[in-house]
Amino acid sequence: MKHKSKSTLLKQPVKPQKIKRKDSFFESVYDVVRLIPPGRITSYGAIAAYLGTKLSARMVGWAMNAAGTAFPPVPAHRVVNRNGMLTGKHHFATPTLMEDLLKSEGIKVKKDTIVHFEQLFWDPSRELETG
DNA sequence: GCATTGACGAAGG
DNA sequence: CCCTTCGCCAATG
Repeated sequence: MKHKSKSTLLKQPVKPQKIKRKDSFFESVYDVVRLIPPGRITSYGAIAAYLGTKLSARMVGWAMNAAGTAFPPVPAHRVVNRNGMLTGKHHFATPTLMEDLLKSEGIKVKKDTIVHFEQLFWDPSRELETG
């Protein structure tokens, strides 16, 4: 049971042929995002900081863009910007999907912004803190 | 190969 | 308090 090829086919973040690199950063981002519990949210910067590259928060956003092709699916709707705003909602299937998903998890959204953002904030550096 | 863009964020004016 | 600039790194033109 060592067919291995299957996972390779499923893990292409962006361009299947172009992605021949380690995809370590992208996979790391996906992994962290998948750890976000329902009803909680985090920010691009927090994920970047947890990965040790807090200055690369934009890359987290770019990784999210590629997350649409990742498997298993990444709950990208639980990632917002530092301001708690749903800046990525336009990248979902519908403009209201992100907000709707959040509301379905009990999160209140007002004017494209997370209500009680800091209260619901899920900091990987804190929640996944070792020791 | 350089310029522009981008689901960010911090700092400066 | 609002707007602009810079830094980061990858993709796209």
